[in-house]
Amino acid sequence: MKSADKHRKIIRAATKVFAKKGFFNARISDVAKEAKVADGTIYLYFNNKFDILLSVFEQEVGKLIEHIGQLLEKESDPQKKLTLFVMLHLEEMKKNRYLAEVIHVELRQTSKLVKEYRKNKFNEYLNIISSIITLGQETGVFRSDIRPEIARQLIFGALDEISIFYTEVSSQYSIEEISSQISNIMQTGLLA
Amino acid sequence: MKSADKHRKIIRAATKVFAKKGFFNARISDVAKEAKVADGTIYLYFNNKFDILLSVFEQEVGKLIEHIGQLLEKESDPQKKLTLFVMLHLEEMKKNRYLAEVIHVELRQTSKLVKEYRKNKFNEYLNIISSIITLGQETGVFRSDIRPEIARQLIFGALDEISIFYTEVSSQYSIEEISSQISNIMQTGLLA
Amino acid sequence: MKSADKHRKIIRAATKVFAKKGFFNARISDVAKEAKVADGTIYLYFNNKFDILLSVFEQEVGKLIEHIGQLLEKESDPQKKLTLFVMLHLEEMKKNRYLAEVIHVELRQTSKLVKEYRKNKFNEYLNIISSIITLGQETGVFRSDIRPEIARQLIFGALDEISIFYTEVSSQYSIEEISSQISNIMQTGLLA
Amino acid sequence: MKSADKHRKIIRAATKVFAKKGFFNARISDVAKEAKVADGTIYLYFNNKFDILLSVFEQEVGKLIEHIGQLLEKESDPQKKLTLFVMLHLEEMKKNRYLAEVIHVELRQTSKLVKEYRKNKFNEYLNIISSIITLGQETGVFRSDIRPEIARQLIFGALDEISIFYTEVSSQYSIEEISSQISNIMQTGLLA
DNA sequence: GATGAATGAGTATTCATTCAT
DNA sequence: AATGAATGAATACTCATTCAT
Repeated sequence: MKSADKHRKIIRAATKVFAKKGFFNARISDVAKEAKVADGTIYLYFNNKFDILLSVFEQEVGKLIEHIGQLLEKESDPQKKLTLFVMLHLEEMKKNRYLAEVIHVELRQTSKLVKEYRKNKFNEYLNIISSIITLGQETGVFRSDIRPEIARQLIFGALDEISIFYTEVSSQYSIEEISSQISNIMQTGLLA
Repeated sequence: MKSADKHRKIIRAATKVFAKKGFFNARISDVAKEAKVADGTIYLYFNNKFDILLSVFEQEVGKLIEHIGQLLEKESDPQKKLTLFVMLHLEEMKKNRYLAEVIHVELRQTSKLVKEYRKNKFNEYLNIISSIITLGQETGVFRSDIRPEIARQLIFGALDEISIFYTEVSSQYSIEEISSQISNIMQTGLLA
Repeated sequence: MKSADKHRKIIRAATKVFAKKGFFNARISDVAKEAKVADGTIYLYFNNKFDILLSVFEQEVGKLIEHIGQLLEKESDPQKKLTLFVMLHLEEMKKNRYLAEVIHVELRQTSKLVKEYRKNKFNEYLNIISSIITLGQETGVFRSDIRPEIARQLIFGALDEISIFYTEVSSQYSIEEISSQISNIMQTGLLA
Repeated sequence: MKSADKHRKIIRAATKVFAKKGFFNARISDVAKEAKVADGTIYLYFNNKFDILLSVFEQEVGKLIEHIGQLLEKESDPQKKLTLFVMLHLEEMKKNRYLAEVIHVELRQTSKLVKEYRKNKFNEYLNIISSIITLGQETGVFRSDIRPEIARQLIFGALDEISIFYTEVSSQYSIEEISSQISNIMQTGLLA
C-alpha cells in the first residue's frame, strides 16, 4: 500500500529542496535523493513536479491553519488576537524556515500560474487575519474606516517580508522584539 | 544613441514577458519577438537570460529611485514624506504594472540566487524608506523604539503585496483611498 | 491444471491488448489488468514482455496449424484444398480478430527482430500453403513453372491483407464471396 | 532559411534507421546521427518522432506515385499495365529496400494509429491498382465479377510480402522471374 | 551590428522488471 | 504462488546560446 508516511516524506524533502534551489532549479532527482526514494517513486504519489509544489502548500499551510487557529481560539480580545497571530506566524516561519522561503518565493510564482489557488487554501489562511480585523471593528476596538481586505494583505505582506528578513539577520533581534515592533506599528502606529 | 535605444527596448520587452509568463517559463525567443529583434541580437546586449532580469531591476528600479527621490526632496516633513512615498510607489506600480509583477514575483527568486544583489540597487530603493524613518525619529515625529530596518522591510512588504492585490481588484478602491489607509495604519495604527 | 490455465489467460489478454494498442504502446500493466492478475504475476509465466508476444504466436498459431491441418486432411484434391485453406484462414481470422491484427501488425515487427523465428512456428503455418502447391504440381493440377515458395508468400500476403481489410468493411461482403474471389484470382486468374 | 535539402536528408536517414531498428526501437539520436545533424535540428523540421514517420510515407510514397504513374501512362493495355505495375513496384522496392521494410512493417502499425492516414497518400497508391482492374473490366479484358477493391488489397498484400521475401532470398530469383510468376498467378491463375 | 538556423546539454516522466511481504 | 510498491534506466523534447552569413 502506498503509505501516507512516504507521501509526507516526499513533501518534506521537496519543501527543503524547493526552498534551497527554487522550484524551477530543483530537479526531481534532487527531491528523490533528499527523500531517499527512487525518482519513479515520486510519481506514485504525485502527478507531476508542479503537483508536488501545490501539495506542499496544501499540506503545510493546512497544518498552519489548524495549529494557529486552535491557539487563536483561546484569545478573545481582537488586539491581543492580532498580536498573537503576528507572534505565531513568525514563530512557525522560524521553526519551518524552508516553508517560509517557499511561501515567500514560490507562492507568488504559483499564484500567477494557478489564479484560483490562492483563493483556496492560502486564502483561508489570509482570512484568519481579516476575520480578526472584522472582529475588532465590530467590538469597536479597531477603526471602522479600515478595509479588512486591505489590512489583511498589508499585514501578510509585512509579515512575510519580515519573516525572511528576520532569518537573514536572525541573531540581532529576538522574535519577541520583532513581533512587538510589528504589532506596535500596526496597532498604535509609528507616531510618537 | 541607437544602441542604448535597443537595450531599453529589450528591457521593456523582457519586463512584459517576464511579468506575463514568469522568468523561468519565458523564452528568449518570446522576449526577442516582443522586442522585434532576432534571438541572437539579445546576446549583443546581454550576457545571458539572467543578466536580462538583473538589468530589468537595475534600470527600472534605478528610474524609480531617481523619480521618487526627486519628488521626495520637495517635502521635508517625515510624516508627509512617508505618506508621499506610499502614494508614489503605488502610483508607479500602477503605471508600470509589468514591473510591479516582476518585483513581486521575480525579485524574490532573484534575491535568493544573488544574495548580494538586493544589497545593491534594490537596497538603495528600500533605504529611501528607512531614511525617512530615521529622519522622523531624529525630528521626534516617529517613535524612537522602532528599528528603521524592520520598519523598512515591513513597509515594503505591505506595499508590494498591496500593489498586486490592488491591480487585481482595481476598480473597487481608488489609489488615494488605498494610500490613505496604508499610511493611516502605519502611522496612527489600527486602534480606534 | 491451474498454472497452464493462467498462462492461457495471460496470452489471451495479451493478444487483445497488443491488437488494440500495438505491442510497443501496450503496457505490462494493461495486460495484467486485462488478465485480472497482478503485474508481477506475469513474470512467473513469462521471461519478459517480448516473450509474451512470441508465446502468442507460438500458442495461437500452433492452434491454427492443428485446427486447419486436421480439416485439410479430409480433402485430397489440391484445388479444393487450396480453396478450403483460404476459407478456413479467413474464417479463423474473423473469429479471432485480435489474433488477425497481431499477425498483421506485430508479426512483421517480430520477424525483423527474431530472424529465425518465422522459420519456426509461423513458417510451419506457411508451409501448409506451399505443400498444397507442391501436391497440386505433383498431381498435374497446378502449373509446374510456379515456385511454391513464391506462391506461398504471395498467398499469405494476399490473405493477410484481405483479412484486415475484410473486418474493416465487414458488412459489405460475405466471407464466402471474398474466399471465392480470392480462390478464383489465384487459380483461374483475372482474365476473362 | 530552413533548407528543403536538410528536410530530405532527415527523411532519408529516418527511413534507413526505422527500417533497421523499427520505429519504436529507433532513437531520435540515431536518426540525427545518421543524418549528421544535431538532435535538436530534427525538431526544426518535424513536430515529433511520429511526424517523421508520417513524412516518410508522405514523401516517399508520393515519389512512388509520381514515378510509377508516369510510366504506367505510356501503356494502355490493362493486362500489360498490371504486369508493368508489378514489375515497377518490385523494382522500386528493390532499389529502396529501406522504404520497402518501412512500408512492410511500420505502415501497418501506423494505419492502426492514424486510421485516416492510409486513406490519404497510401490509398492513392493503392488506387493505382484498382483503377487498372476497373479499366480492364471496362474493356472486357478482366472478369467483371471481381471486386476491384478486393483485388487491389490482394495484389498489394501479395506484392508487399514478396518484396520482403525477395530481398531475403535475393540471389535465387531474378526480379523478372518473380514478376512474371506473380503476374501469371494473378492473371492466368495457378491452374495448368 | 543583425540575423536565425543549428547546436546539444539537460530533465521530467514512463514503464519493464524486481523483490519483500 | 501471488502481489503491487519500489526501482532506475532510458529518451523525446526544449531552449539558452553560438556563429556563419
